[in-house]
Amino acid sequence: MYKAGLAYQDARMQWWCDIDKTVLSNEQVVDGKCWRHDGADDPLVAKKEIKQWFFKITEYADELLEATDALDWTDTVKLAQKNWIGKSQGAQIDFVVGDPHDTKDTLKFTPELTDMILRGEKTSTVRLEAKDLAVGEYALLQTRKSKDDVASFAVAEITQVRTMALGQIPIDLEGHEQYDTEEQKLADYRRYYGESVTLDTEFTIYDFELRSQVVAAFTTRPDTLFGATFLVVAPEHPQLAALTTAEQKAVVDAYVKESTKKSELERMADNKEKSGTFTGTYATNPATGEKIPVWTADYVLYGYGTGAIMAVPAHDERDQAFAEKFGLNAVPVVADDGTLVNSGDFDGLNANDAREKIVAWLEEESIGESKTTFKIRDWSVSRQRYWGAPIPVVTCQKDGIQLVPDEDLPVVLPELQNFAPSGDGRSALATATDWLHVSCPKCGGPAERETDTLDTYICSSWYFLRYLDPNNSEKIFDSAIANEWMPVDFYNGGDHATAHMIYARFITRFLHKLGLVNNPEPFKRFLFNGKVTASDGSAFSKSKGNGIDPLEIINSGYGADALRTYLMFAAPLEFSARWDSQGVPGSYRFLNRVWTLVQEYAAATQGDASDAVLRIIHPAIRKVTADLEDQKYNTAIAAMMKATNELYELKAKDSFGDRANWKFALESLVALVAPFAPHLAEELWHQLSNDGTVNRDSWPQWDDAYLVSDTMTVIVQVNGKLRARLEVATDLGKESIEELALADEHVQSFTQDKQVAKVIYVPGKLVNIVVK
RNA sequence: GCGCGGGUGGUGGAAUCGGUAGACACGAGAGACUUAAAAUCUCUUGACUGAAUAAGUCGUGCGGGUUCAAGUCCCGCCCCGCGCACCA
Repeated sequence: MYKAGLAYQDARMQWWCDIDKTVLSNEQVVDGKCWRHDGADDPLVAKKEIKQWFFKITEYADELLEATDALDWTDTVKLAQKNWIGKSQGAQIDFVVGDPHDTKDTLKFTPELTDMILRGEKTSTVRLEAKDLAVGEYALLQTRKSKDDVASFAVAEITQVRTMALGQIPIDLEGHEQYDTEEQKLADYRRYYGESVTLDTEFTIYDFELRSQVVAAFTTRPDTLFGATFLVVAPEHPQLAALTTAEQKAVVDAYVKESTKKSELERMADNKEKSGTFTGTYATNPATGEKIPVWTADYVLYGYGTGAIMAVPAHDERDQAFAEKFGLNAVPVVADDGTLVNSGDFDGLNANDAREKIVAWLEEESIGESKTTFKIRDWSVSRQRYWGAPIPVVTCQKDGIQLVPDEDLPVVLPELQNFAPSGDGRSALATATDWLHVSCPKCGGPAERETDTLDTYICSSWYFLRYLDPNNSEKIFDSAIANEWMPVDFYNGGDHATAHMIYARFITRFLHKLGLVNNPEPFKRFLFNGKVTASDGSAFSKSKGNGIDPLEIINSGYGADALRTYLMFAAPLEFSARWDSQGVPGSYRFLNRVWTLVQEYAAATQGDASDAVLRIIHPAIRKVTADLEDQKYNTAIAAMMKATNELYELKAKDSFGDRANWKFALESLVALVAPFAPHLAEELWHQLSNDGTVNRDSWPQWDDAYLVSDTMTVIVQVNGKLRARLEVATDLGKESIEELALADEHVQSFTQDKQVAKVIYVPGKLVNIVVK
């Protein structure tokens, strides 16, 4: 992952569990508490800024989303995944704060450098490629979070343009990265511009001064641009301080402090009541030229889009609530018929056309562009736990992050007496000093192992591949073996409609790109099964103490077979089932009856030949086989129960007379029961003098010949109401059946004195006589 | 708020295409066996009228509609569960 550029470290605000002393991912926070400590007495989690490892799942967001539709999964899970990925199409629009300037070109910076510029620590930039900029001209400054994620943040005036060989650029150039040696400087520049760079390569240095701020706002409704009457930036937005006037500074600082202190849960809880503060500055709506105030408010989330929005109170509920509360303007720009008004040249266009035209205009004017954003964030994979897969990385004081060389893999966790966190925010691994201190694989100097371990979701993202080749000591798994088995035909999960199921898809896709597996998707079919709840419908929980211990049921004499059979019989697999203490005794009774049949069969003696038993078992085989394929376990078991009841009735009559047919029937019944009651089935399978195991090659075949019978029941309706049943030969024709129906005594009591308007015959099912 | 499921006996739940509503099980009732109980076996069990295991009427959240026929299809409501949730 690291080599592919998909693993990186970053200091971010993270959920922190104070009990386990570890960070948590968003999805491990349940109702404001740690997923492992969600009892009534457990504390709420809070956010902490910690340097963490991340996997760049966002890079796969689009392809994961696009592949979702084709999955043979239930729609609810597919939808949950789509929501989680949360793709939105719209536009990113630059709003100039302060005086507008005609910009000639753009200069791009990494987020760290952007912060330095905003703080005034950096006022120059070094470029290999010459920009079309001269002294006195203006440049648009942009933050480049990734190749595709670029946002404007300021307009600067060029104050000086110089060219210089790399070797001549002073090492302490203002605000620039500090290098100890020329070699370090060269190495860094090569990393950025390529190996062809030497100390003689000419670079251009642009010195600049900030003139205006630019706030980039993301919107899905560029068609409403003319109705944008104010801007809102998130309290965490890095430009906020630079946007705030001296008079407003105290108020804004107080607001920021208050809202960042609020937990996310609290923010959500009072999400109806909007709060916010004016920054004191005004931006220009590029469409109308109007000055619009810039506010900060925590209803705008920093983590989504650009962390800033253009507010259109006339067409957005949240903006409307905010505008009403703080007395801000609203300008309607879309009429009830869906066409634009108050929108200059775009008046009269329908909103969809206007959307495209306005984005085209923005792009032409270089003040905005079409843009797609996702809700999914990069996956935080660091955990400050001892238990977990080690991260095979060492940090060298000189060379920084270095991968543990392949020959030293796997990294084995040290043996410890005490697994409690080290206390300095790191895991217990930090206390294993012998293990911790290693030499740098690159320079041999002092280095430390990574003390974070990986989120357990990492292991569950590929275990299904390793299970196919578990003893391979050379590599992760053998691709030939994996390709033979993968993808998993049927995956049944009880939770994790999003988390595990998205992570596993992501990692499998990554392994697919490396060429290790042919199929990019891990699970062909997936079913999200229901849970067993307490008898009052509430979830089992440790704190409530309302759980049922399966071992207690098993050991009380019912056994695992009866428990399993009950769980599968209680409700369809995807439903949640309320625990019913009478349920296991019920399925135990059924299994006992199967057992009794086999015992009584063994004790019985030869009698008359008859195929009656086959007419019971063959339909059952067909029904159970079909239901199992559809994961309809509850009705499959019902069919077995029904067949068992019928066999009871039959044996009372024929005393297991036809030995061969009864043997087939009982063997079949045992095989059908085996998936649910494997222990019982295995024992009975052997009692019926079979070798091997019932769990292999024993599945019975049904014979269509025993599904049909000589007679059938045809019901007779008069005006849609059931009036009689006819037991007729299966091959009897339409006319004869209709005749019989009309001749039926009871039917005639409803048809006499009336006129028969119509007779409808549904073959093999019913006759409906319509009378007037 | 948005999205997705769902509403059927005392209970969990059955019911390919619109075609016998309530399979199967639990619970309940009755009987057989037993000194007795448990276990087991057999029968009954949607509601109402009825002596009836004769027959009829009603009945799948509510109100309408389509159809020879609606749990199933259409329109309008009500309720419940789950997921997401200030995502611009």
